[in-house]
Amino acid sequence: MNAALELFAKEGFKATSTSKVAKLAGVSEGLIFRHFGNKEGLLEAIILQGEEKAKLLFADIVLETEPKEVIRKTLLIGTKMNKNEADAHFWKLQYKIKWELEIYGEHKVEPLERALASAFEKLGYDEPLMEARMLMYTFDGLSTRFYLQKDFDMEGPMAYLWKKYEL
Amino acid sequence: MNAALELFAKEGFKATSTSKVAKLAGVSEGLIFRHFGNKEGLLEAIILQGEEKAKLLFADIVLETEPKEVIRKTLLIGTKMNKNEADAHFWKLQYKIKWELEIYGEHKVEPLERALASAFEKLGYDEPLMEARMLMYTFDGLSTRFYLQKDFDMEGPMAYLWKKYEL
DNA sequence: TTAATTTGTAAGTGAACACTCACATACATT
DNA sequence: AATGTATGTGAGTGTTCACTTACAAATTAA
Repeated sequence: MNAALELFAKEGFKATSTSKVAKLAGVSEGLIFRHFGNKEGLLEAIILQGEEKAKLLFADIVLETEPKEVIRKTLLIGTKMNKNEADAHFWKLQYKIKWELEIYGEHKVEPLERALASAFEKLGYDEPLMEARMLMYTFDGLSTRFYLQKDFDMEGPMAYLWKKYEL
Repeated sequence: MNAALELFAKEGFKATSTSKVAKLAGVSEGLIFRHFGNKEGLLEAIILQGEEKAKLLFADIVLETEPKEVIRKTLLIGTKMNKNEADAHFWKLQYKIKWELEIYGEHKVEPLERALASAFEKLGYDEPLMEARMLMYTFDGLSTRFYLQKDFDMEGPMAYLWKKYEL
């Protein structure tokens, strides 16, 4: 699964052959099919395993009541997502896979959206839900650049947002 | 090229076989290789043809001097990008291809970035370049949702931005 | 009219693909 | 020790892939 994650994130799902995955993992190709049934089963297992990571990522944000702390923690997700190489691979794969499978997992980010909206409401924003969504769109755009643009500076925009929301 | 554009945008570059492209186009598969050399040549031809469209899209924004009009026109790019089906296919492909080829064509959007930065400067923003970039990140995030999320409402966020920048 | 060039096709090519299967080894249970 | 089961392998399978080639028709140039 680690080998597949790495290759899927680097080369893409369709472009990665099962033989390459097996080779990198140091096992026989047949083992993949014994464990996961088929190539898509392997992908699903990776995504499933990762959804737990996503929940963990949002968990303490959703429970937070202090509005500015909600926004602070949301902005810090970016650093959390790339603490180690495996995590970075996983989250890059998440962004990449969206386009390959043509789905946007809205339900996954809904709890975060609600937490942010509530935070903005407490802070007296006119349209808290829309402000929450805009922040998330911006975050998505930023992440795209981060994963695709070499040497992209994440700290500049982050500091700007920090100032904008007076954190 | 139209057939390839449609299939690449729908299924992805790697996932689309040359035989499928030929079939949809109503020509023999060999013709693709006579004209474009190989499959990547076909992709390059499409992208090249499309870069002209991109230039055209930014052309009158870059020339605009009235700051608010620059922002207005930038926000209206979204509508321009999806006026007809062929254009929508093309721009969706642009977003999709970024992830498949792992490149972000920074140079393509640089003129727009400068135009926006200059506009925000005239409007007295503290950090005009950063504000320009943030708008572009947001635009990217919005576009991703638009192309991947069914029935995504683009008008709500657009109206919100319109109000935010007092257009 | 003829010769050259461009534009097109049908039937291949070997390589790579996802996946199967017969068989081997490791381990747990009785 | 015997048996059942989970775990693993290597050599296949048919199919699909990007791409080639020999040849034909259409277009252009002389």
